Amino acid sequence: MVSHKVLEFGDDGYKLPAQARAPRSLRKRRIYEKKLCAIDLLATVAGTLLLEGESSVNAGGENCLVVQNTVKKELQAEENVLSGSPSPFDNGKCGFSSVITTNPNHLLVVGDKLDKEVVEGFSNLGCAGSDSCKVRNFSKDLNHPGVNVKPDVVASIGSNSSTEVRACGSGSPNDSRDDDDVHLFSRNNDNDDDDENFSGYIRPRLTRPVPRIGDRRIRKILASRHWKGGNTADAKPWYCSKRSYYLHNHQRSYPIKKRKYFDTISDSNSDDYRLQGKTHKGNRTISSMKSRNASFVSRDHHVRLRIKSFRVPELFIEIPETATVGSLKRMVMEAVTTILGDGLRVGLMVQGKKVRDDSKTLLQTGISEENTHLDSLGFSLEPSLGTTSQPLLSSYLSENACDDLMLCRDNVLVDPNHDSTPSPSDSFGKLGSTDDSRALVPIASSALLAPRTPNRKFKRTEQQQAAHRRIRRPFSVTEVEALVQAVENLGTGRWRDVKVHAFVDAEHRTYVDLKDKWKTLVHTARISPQQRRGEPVPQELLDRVLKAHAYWSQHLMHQLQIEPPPSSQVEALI
DNA sequence: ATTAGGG
DNA sequence: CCCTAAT
Repeated sequence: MVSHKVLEFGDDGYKLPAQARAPRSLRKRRIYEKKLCAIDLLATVAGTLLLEGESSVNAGGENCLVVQNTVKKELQAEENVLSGSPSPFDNGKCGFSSVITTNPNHLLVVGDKLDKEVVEGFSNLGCAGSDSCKVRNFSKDLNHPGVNVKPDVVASIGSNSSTEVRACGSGSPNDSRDDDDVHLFSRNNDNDDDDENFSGYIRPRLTRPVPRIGDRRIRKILASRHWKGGNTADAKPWYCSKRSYYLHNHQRSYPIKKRKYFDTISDSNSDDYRLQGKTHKGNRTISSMKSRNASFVSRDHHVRLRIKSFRVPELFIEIPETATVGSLKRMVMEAVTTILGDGLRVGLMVQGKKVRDDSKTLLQTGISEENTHLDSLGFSLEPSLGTTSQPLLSSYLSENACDDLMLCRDNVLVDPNHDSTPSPSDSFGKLGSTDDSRALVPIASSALLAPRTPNRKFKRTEQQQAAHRRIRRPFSVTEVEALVQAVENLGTGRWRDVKVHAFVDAEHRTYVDLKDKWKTLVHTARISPQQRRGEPVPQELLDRVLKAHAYWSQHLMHQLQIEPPPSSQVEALI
């Protein structure tokens, strides 16, 4: 029997949520498990992604995807101080940085740790020595099917519409960032809400060599094939059409089987995330990439975000020991491609929790200028399911969000084909069927300038709590009526049904809300009217609450055996 | 994803 | 409303 190796690609030190962890038995089963440092597959795949459907994009603009996996040391320190929260992704030991843009003229890929391979790449690009490489040297050769790399660049698109790609240097004390900066300057007018295009310039600021590359390492480099000619030494405009902010579900170009991938964030029941050998159970969306270190600063109600990286957190591969390195590489490639094959969507995590409600405003989600602790803000690239493409960044299409936060216009922009205030659902449908929509992950901002309150504990501050909390929406009498009616008929243990039957259109009322409301209703009904607050609920309704509650409490046991009670019973009882 | 219950 | 544990 051929032994297999199960390779696990992930972040050292990252502990999976208990739920998401593989059962001990399974882990034990692995014949051979090796943990590798972060992979920079993403860059490669992203490049592939961008290739696909490229023709449909450049009509009015160009997309860019920023991918970076680098954790700048100083930022790490800051973040640690900031929240004290465990930052499982911040092991700082590995990672890569990359900046990808479909704009063929400009800077593409950046790695922060370079190895021999990369250095050679530099040389091939005309950089005799790493120490003498200039950004524009790379840019100039972007038309070559080679790799373009420059150390540690941070691309940022701030809400102030200035976009920059910054070379961060090697981190050595002698590195002067300013000297290495390459800036993308957006011409976007902050006050121009109707500006359709996100435009900017890329302008290498440095005229002196980039800092030492030293012994940085990067295991892989993104090889992009679609870079055309261009010289970024000179400022050139680039445009990101608003309409291109969506990733269309494109055709798969790799005939590989779909397999289950591990989601270190939310996939709680995956006990089979190998690439081989077993069928997957469930095909839920799996977060394949996790962004790290999204941080932000704000001013004037603008939220400035910087996504420092998208990362493939973990990837499990089982492969025979006799397999070739090449086959392993292909397998990894397949894995990543598969993840991305069905299109991407962006996942958002705030305070370690996924934010699924796209209708929430940033403020409600806790992404506000008030909240300066967004170190736990995370973006992830997730495969969208099936043929239904999910709009990226759909939350930004929420009318409220766009009204309230300039970020929408500055950074994300609204689909120009849309009317002023498109409804989320509206956008959904259209975007899902629009072929020329492409993805763009606009990111980032300048430095971490936000004031920091000492928040050493993982626990959120009240401010954060408040920001994260949904807005309070007292139940109207009408709603109470509907709720009471539904509970009378369905009982008290079927809140999902209650929701479906009586609150289908009340998007903001979750079944948990209904359950909670019933709880308070029962309480309200029991206390004296003087103690009640808020809009008074008709006593008649409260009486019905009490009766229904009593009934269903009494029949709770039977509920398990007997099916939904004849509504007549309840009616009679009432 | 739902349910139940405490905060 | 939020958060969690348990389904």
